[in-house]
Amino acid sequence: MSERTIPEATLGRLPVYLRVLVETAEQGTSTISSESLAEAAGVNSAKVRKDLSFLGSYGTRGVGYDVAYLIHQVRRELGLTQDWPVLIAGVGNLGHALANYRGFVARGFRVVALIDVEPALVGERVGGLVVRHLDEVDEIVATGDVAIGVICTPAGAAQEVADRMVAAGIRSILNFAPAVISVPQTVTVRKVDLSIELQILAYYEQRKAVLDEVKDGRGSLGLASFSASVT
Amino acid sequence: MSERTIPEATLGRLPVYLRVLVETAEQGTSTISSESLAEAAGVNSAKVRKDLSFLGSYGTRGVGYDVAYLIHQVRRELGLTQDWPVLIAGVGNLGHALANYRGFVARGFRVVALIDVEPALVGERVGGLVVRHLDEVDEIVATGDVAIGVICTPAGAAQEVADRMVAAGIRSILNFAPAVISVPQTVTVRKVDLSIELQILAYYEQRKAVLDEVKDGRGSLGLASFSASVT
DNA sequence: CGGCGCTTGTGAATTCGTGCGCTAGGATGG
DNA sequence: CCATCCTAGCGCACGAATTCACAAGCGCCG
Repeated sequence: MSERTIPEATLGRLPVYLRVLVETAEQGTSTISSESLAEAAGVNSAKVRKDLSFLGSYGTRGVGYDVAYLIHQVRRELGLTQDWPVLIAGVGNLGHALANYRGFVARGFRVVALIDVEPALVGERVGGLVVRHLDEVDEIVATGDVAIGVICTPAGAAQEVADRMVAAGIRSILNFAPAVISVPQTVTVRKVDLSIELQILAYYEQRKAVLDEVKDGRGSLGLASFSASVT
Repeated sequence: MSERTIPEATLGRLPVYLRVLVETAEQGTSTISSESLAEAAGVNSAKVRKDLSFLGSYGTRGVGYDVAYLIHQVRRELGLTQDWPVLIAGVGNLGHALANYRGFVARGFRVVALIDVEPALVGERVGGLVVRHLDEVDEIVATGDVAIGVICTPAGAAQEVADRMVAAGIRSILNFAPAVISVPQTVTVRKVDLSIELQILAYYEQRKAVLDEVKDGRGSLGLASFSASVT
């Protein structure tokens, strides 16, 4: 019963290991070394071993890890041995896509309700569910014992929706809206901003362009200022 | 011309600052302190100052930062002063949503092509664009001078699509497929896995449940083993 | 024109994350 | 039953990121 706290960085990798492990199991392989797991997950093998050591000592020296057992341990640690009912607020482009996303179901997250405020949407059928109004959030959370809410609304509505969710008893929020939301300390929030990653890519892309120019001998002034500032 | 390299951690926050700054500008405020910016971005003010110091010394002591000027500097550094044509591969749930996502356009990313291999989809009109076949990727990249590709395919197809993109000349990839893809060193890849964040939430949620039990005095055995392992 | 208050920018200390390199120890074969 | 091989687990050192605390500097007011 290793109940110590798992580092944030490790937490972000466990789901990746889990996916690799499940794929490995499906291929009929019953044992995997940290080396193979590392390669499939795109990380360093020392990192894999350190990460897995937070779960306990589940490997066998000279052999590796038992795939099925490790899957169980990772699932247990991540809390994926149970099904999590999930509520999605905001049935726009993204909410629509998430409601139909099979990756959630495959990992034990069951979308049990969709809510919105748009009259044209409320009552519509999306991904096997009827869209309900935001005002029903209390009832939905209470009757469905929903702990996790996903916000896919426009930025302007995010805080309001978060407040309503918290009031209804939601304890974890995944926020896709490009806005910082504030909630009581007891509520966990995680944010995914689809455009942030693109902006980071743009940074590196621009940087490559500058480097290419330098390499091609174009813009000698650029070269001078570049090497000067690098120093 | 601060051409030194910006830390990864800072890069992830610059887009957030940028969004806050733009909102601030829209409200007519022309100056902002690191303290206010920090609060709006949900971080520590020292972090804001250190992050911004990587761009140069654009603040005024005793006053703060000029909002408009700072917006320009952040945009310049991130490479957002130009438009980036983007190619989306995989027009399923997610690809569909991204093709219509206004947040991309608002930040200078223009979706110029959608590709898929599904005959039923090729030729269809999605978000103002006609879906084209994967085989046309070379032509699309060449004629549109597209540097950034987004992968929204199922996991199984991700590597193949990535290979085709790279062969066609794509230099940056944003991968939404739940799979690790490998590309030449010259290509930058960033990954967004929608279900990873949910899995992390589940971890914290489960942890809260355990803590609640302990607090309620339920499961004294749990309490014992918990405190033992915490020590 | 000098002092005061405010806020930036940054050295320094600390924490957190990474990765090397080695050792401990189980499995396997003779 | 012993020797050998293989790989997990871990100590340690290094580097990155965070945070504190303060000096430097700007503007404003008297």
